[in-house]
Amino acid sequence: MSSVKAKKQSYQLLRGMKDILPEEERYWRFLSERVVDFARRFGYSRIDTPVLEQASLYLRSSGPSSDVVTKEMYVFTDPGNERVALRPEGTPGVVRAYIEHGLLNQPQPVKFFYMGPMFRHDRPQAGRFRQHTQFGFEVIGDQSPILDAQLIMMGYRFYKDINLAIQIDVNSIGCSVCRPRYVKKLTQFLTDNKKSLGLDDQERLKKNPLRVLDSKDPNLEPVLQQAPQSVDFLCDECKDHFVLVLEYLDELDVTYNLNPRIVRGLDYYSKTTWEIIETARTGGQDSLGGGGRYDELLHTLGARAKTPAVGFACGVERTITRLRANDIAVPTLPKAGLYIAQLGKEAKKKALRLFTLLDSEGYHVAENLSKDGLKTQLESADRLGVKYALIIGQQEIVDNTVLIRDMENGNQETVDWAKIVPEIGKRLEKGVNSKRLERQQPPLLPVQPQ
RNA sequence: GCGAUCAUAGUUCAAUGGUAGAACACUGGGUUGUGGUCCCAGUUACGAGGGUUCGAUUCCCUCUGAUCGCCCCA
Repeated sequence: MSSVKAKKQSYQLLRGMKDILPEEERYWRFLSERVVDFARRFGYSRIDTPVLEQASLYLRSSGPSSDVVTKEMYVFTDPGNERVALRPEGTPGVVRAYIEHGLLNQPQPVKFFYMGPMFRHDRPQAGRFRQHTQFGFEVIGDQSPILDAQLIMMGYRFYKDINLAIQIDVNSIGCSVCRPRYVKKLTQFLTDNKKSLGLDDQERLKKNPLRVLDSKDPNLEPVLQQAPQSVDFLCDECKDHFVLVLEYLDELDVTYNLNPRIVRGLDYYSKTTWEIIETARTGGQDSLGGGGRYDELLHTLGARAKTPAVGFACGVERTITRLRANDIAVPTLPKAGLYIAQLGKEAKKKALRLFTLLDSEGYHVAENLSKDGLKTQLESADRLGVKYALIIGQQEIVDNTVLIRDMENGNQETVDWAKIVPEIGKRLEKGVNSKRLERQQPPLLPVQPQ
C-alpha cells in the first residue's frame, strides 16, 4: 500500500440532474399510484418505451421549428455509429411502438399511459431540469372529440383530486387544411405590426409565427389582443370537432378557459390543444402539463393508414414542487408496529429467528440487529414509533421466553416463546399498521420446535 | 443559448490575509437489561484549478454547480 495521499476526487451531479432522496419518496409513490389508478379506471395500459431512440424519430415528429428538438435534445453518435437521442418527450416513442408492433390490429382506439424520464439540454431553473419525469396518456386510432374531452377531464380531475388548484386552457389550432390559411393571416397581421415586436418575437415570426402568440412581452399585449384567432379560421371539420369537445367538457363539468394563445411548442399538434396551468401563478414555470391532438403524426412516422390520436403529459417534479409549496399532505409509508431488541450473542441469533417468524406471519417488524446496547435499540424503537418492543436477552434465552414491552406505558410482560405469535396477535388486533396484508408464501424458515 | 446573484460540516448559519466556530443531525459513552428529557465525548467543511502574496477559505481569473430572470417548456 502506498502511503502517498491519493488526491480526493469529488463527484457532483451533472448540471440539471437531481437525486431523489428517501425523504421525497412518498411524493413519488403517491403520484405514481395515482397515475396507475387513473389508468386502470379509464382503461389505459402501461407502455414503456426506451429512453434512447433514433434521433431522426424526434426530428421528424416534433419538428424543425421546435426548440425542444433543435436546440435542447441530447443527440450523439453511439459506439455503433448510429445517431441516437435521449427522448425529449414521450409521444413519438409511443407512436413508434404502435406502428412497429402493428397495434392497429388491436381493437381501436388503443389507450396507453407511461411514466418516465425525459431529457432536455436546457439551462436549469426553478421547475426546470435536464432530466425530468413525465406521466402521460395517449389514445391512438380514433378521431372522436369525446376522447379529447375525456383526456382533458382526466388531467383536470387528477389535479383536483390531489388538491392543486389548476385551470385548463383550451384552444384549437386547426389541421393541415385550415391552419395554413390562419398562419398566413397571422403572419400578415404580425408583419403589419412589426414595429411592436421585440427581437425575440421577430425571430419567432420568421421561424414559427404561432409562437408569437405565446410572447410574454407586455408591450405586445395590446397588439396580440387584436390578432386574428385560429378558431375563426377553422375548416368545417375542425370547427365541428372543437364545438363538440367543448360541449363534452360542459357535460363533464370541467371548467375551462378558452385561450386562443395556446399553440404548444411541438410541431405535430392539430385541432385541440390544451395546457394545465397552476392557478396561483408563481411567475415562473407554472405549466404543469399539456397536450393535444396529433392526427397527422402517425402518418408522418410511417403508419400506412391515416391514424388519428390525442394525448397529454404532465411534469412530475413540478407537480411535487407545487404539492410541497402548498403543504399538501401525502400519505406516509406505513410504520412497523413491532421492534425486536436483543442483548448478547445468543439473543442476537434468536432475534434473527424471531424476526423471520413474525415476518412470515405477516407482521411488519423493525430492528437494528447490528447494534448492541439495549438503550440504543429502544431509542431507535421509540423513534420509529412502534407499539411494542420485543426484547430478548440472556434471561429470555435461558427461560425460552420473550419480553414484550409496551412502548406507550412501559409495561412489560414475559411470554413463552411458543406463545409469542398468538400473544402478539392479541395485542395488535387494534393496531392499524402492524399487520401486513396476508401473504400466500410459507414461512422462509420452519418455526423453531421447542 | 443569454444575463444577474451566489458557493464554508449531512443541514441551517458564523468568523478570518496567518488553514475555521455554533446549533441541529450522526456515532459512542454516562458500570452490554430499558426509549421519549438530561450530561459528556467524538466524526464531518472552506466546490475545482490557476494567479497575486512570505502566507489565500478570505483578493483576482477560469472552470464546475446552484438560485433567479430571458429563451423554451413539464
